[in-house]
Amino acid sequence: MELDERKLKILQAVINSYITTVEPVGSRTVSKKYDLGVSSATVRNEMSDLEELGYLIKPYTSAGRIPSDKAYRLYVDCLMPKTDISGKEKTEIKKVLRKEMNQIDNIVQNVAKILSQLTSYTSLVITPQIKQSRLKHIQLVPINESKVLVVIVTESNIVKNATFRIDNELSSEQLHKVSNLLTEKFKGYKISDINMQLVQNLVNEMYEFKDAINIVMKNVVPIIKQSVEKESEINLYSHGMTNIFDFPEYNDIEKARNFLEFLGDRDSVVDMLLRNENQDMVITIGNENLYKPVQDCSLITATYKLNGKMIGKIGVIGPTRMDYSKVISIVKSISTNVNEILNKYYFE
Amino acid sequence: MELDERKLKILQAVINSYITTVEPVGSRTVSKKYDLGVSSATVRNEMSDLEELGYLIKPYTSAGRIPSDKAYRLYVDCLMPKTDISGKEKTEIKKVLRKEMNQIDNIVQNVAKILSQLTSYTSLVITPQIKQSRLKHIQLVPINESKVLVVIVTESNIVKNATFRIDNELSSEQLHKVSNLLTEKFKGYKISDINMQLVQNLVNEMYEFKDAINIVMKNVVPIIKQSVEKESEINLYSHGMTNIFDFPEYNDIEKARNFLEFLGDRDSVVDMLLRNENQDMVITIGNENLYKPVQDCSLITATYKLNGKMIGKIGVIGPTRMDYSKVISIVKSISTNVNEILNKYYFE
DNA sequence: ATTAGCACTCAACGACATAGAGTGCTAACA
DNA sequence: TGTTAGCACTCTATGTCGTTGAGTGCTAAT
Repeated sequence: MELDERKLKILQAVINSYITTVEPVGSRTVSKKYDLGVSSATVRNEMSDLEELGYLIKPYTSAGRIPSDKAYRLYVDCLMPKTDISGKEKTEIKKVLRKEMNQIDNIVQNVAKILSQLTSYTSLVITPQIKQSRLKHIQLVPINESKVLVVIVTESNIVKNATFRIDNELSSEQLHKVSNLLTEKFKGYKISDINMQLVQNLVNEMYEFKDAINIVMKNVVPIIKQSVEKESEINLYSHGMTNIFDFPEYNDIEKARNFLEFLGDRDSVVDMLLRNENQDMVITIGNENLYKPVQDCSLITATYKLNGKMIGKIGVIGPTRMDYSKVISIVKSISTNVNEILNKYYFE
Repeated sequence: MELDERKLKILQAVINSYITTVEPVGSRTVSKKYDLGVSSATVRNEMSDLEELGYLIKPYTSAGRIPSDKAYRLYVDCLMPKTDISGKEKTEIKKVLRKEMNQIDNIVQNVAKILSQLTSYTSLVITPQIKQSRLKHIQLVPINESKVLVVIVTESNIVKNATFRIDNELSSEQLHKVSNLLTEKFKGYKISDINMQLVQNLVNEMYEFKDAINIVMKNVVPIIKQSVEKESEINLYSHGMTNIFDFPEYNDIEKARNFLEFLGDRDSVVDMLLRNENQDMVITIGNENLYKPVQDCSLITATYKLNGKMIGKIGVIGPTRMDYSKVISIVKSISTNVNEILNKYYFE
């Protein structure tokens, strides 16, 4: 048994209907509302076939049918109309992305917000992973007699800071010189490549500031690695979590709870977003997702890049019967805009 | 009609019972389980009086009674047993607060986590408001030919950074000197006090670096004010949002939704936490709260301080029938610990 | 003043009937 | 041979009704 033209049309009709009404679709509805020129009985036979083929599911014997994950996959890959977002939405996106862009976290927060507003689903955005970045600048700033602030700037201009304690006070001048030295020596190194052997080699090359260097080295290097290596340095922003309450599927309090609890588990969500790290756009439907609590959801993610390198992800998660066409076009548009803004902002 | 000894005892019994069972309490339960030496009929009469006085509420005619907000207020102010948290919890708190404390946001995140874990309610924590702080150090760091990073350190050692563009490249040395000058001039000023008049006066005092100063002044000052003045600079961390699903009161999906939607509204939550800004510990019961969606909740907040000045708030929000005694002791203990850690960490 | 007794109230629960949407099958039809 | 009308059947959702039981409020006795 094959998927002929008519079966596809019927499947499409069922999906369209279900996406909008969220009610199981019966044969009568299909034959009436979507003019296929055949009676409900014929549609009934075809739908029976489609069920056998795994594209449709009966919630119970005498209900209509709903699309399976397999159906959505086919829909997304082949059937779905490719829509473009409206001009109004486009300007809205541009407007939001143009303000208050002093820090990457600001951009990301705004992106999360507009993403959930435009899609009406839940948005998820993660900020750059610094781990893979190369160092560009290290600056030490005195805070008081015994505390020093380290500011780390990476090649993609991500800024991190952390503090450490020292025993002997160092002057602002000394710190400045040490900063220059550190910058000079570490510039271009991947943070993940820095280790104590490398540090030792570098220390040996520096005679001039022996004292200061030793003090600093003992402290700065572990700080840099620590502040940068742990996964928790990836910030996760989410918006519109409570949007799920709008969807009849989540009238079941247990389902809503599972969904929200999953989203509260930062590490899992970050991990989920970083699967297929390097693909520009990933659509994960239902049980294609590895995380059980969201196997009745679909996830649409896109990367954003700086200088051609993936530095973060934006995503939308919602029920499997989401409006794929709309969501995909929005995610695409926003990620494109973010890319533009970031690259313009950081390299101009 | 007055609140005599016996009425108080009965009220206390009702509250105790309701806090643990979350079921309306009948006269029989009170007379049996809490030995008052009177029959259920007597208790019944007293409870009727308590209802008239506004301390008890009947959900419907033939149910038991539940405490009103007024009752909880009395309970918290007078009746409640003052418990202390267990040694196990104390060490747990100390343990959590001792790790990864490089940045204030780390502390705050961990505090939110342990707060919700120990109370089993939802925790809310806000990080320092920088607006009121005085400047201690300003450092400019070159990022590339046309971009400069400003790092601002306040007297309470809060660090902020932002970037701005310049037209003419400035060397690392120039920036260093300008940094020193800016630090020297602005040190001790409240950020909210900085205005263009003040800036002009300061510029006039500096001859040496006219060019650099002008470039920088035009940019740095607005950046400082902007990056610091907007409310959104207050970070809000929350943990255990989905804990409310554990409480029978929130089996109603609409109630759960309202609660969660309110918590998703950052600005409102921050505003709520900052009411009674200067009181060390605030207990807001039910409709004492100005925000409608949480008028069936109670909020317990405490400040944390640096150098004697309030810099942030920690709080727990849960149903009005929460275990006040326990929650208050936990909030107290954690805020005390945070204060210790912060002051030790930043001033030692 | 307290209490036993009793009629009354009302939510919660389960049993049962009904409606309605949809299916699958059969037989007739083009 | 594919299509369709017709019909019996299935199953959820909805509504009704009676029962149960916890709890109240009142009255009369202690």
